[in-house]
Amino acid sequence: MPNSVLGRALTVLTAFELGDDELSLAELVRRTGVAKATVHRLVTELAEWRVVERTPGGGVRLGIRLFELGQLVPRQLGLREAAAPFLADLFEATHETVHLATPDGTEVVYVQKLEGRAGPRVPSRVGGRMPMHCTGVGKAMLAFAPPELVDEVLRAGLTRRAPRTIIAPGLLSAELERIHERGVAYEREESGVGVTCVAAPVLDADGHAVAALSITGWVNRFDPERLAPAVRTAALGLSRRLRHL
Amino acid sequence: MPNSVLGRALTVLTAFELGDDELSLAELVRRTGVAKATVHRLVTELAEWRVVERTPGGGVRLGIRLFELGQLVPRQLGLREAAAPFLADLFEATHETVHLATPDGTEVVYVQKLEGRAGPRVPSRVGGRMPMHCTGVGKAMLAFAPPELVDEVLRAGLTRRAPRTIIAPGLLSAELERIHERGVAYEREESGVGVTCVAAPVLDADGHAVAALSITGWVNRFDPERLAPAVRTAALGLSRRLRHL
DNA sequence: GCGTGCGGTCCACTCAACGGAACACTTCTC
DNA sequence: GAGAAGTGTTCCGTTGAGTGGACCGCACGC
Repeated sequence: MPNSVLGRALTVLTAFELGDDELSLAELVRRTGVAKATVHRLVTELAEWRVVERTPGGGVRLGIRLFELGQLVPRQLGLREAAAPFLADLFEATHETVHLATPDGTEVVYVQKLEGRAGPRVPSRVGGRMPMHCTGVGKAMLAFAPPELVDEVLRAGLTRRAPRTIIAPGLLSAELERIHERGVAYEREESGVGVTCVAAPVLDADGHAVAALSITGWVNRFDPERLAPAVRTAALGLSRRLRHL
Repeated sequence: MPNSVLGRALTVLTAFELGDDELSLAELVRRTGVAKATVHRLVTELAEWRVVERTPGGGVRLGIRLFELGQLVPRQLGLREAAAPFLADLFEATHETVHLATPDGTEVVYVQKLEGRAGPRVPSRVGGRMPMHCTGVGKAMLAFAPPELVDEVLRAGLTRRAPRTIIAPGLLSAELERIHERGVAYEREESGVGVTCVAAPVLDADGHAVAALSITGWVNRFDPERLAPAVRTAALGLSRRLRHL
């Protein structure tokens, strides 16, 4: 569709989705709508840069170079380095699943995840996205974001992810107000059945959320209120650390 | 230098190095040798894809989209998912720094790292590279790699990284033979002073190394031989898991 | 055998990309 | 405060990199 080389190349790269180990050249042509000869040429050049790799069977997969480049992205690198000890402490203390996420548009992007053995299998994934309104980290950041972002989220539509997802704009606004007061966000089966979570925002010097961290567990074996102080303390510590670094 | 759009774009992207939070347009021009108008145009289009981001001050930094794409790379995703419980167990049992790495050419690329609080600060980094011959994971994989790769490593030259780095080809060959017999590689102050490590290879069905994991600690407070069985067991478990998945 | 899909290659046309030049702006320096 | 030197941004005439329809050889399967 795009008529620039770069656009076509990025269309090819973004054609890969979670679970696509490798794609055939023909499949890439089908997904992107780019001419076969063009895809072939692009893939050949991308392979020289190791941005993609060719498999013995003639398939194409994303290359290790892309992973290396992605790890240099400052938005996640600085955050992850600063957050590591705080996340480790939270995990050590609870052995429940711990998340670190950063906002991007009306969604959150997970930057780090420490998975508890006994906890529920949540659909989050490092490098994965979720809407803000149905996750603990998302609501925590939204409550400390400029009002324009809240409008944008409402305009984008509150899609239902689970039976108890908040889809009424009024309810979300009230919830955000409560979160802003307490400094802690709870999520009770809003993104998945049986899963609950407590999250706290990481704020920059202007008081805007640049990240959030959370602890997730089974709704019947896990009391989010009990862990709220721990999460909030870690988030405050991380906020301070980011400001002084 | 390259006369293709894609080449120029990738030259710009790979101009970013560790520690470069953001680069000015002029700095990118200087580093890449690409014409200013061209860099400007490329950056503008890359920013539309969120592969790079423009900072308020006019600078350019790598974008969150690049991180997301990198997390989809199958060479690290499948490995990391399968290895997670094994790494967690090793860390839980020892609280020393644990590494997971995969081979790429004559180097290793770190895929996962759990950092022990009390351990030495090692220069490794998720998404970072190290030569094979001076690291525990590297030697472990090299000992179970096709002989052509060993030749290639020797041809690339055994660069000294620390006073005790193995730089004699004969010594390295003997060491690799010993590692192949035992199934475990030791590294004693070969990559950094005061740092020691024990590593074991993760093998595919053909017996070739597809990854390696290691535990690292201070040379005077840490007995690698004592932890060798643990690392080897975890590596064998991971090998089996990868084969049956 | 023939049909179908695959990866790979060719090549004449054409328009996307190039980059020198000029611009507006800030920040120094003399 | 004129000038120099740096920055990011825009313009536009030229041109060769990129395009994609067509074709090849191959491996399947009915």
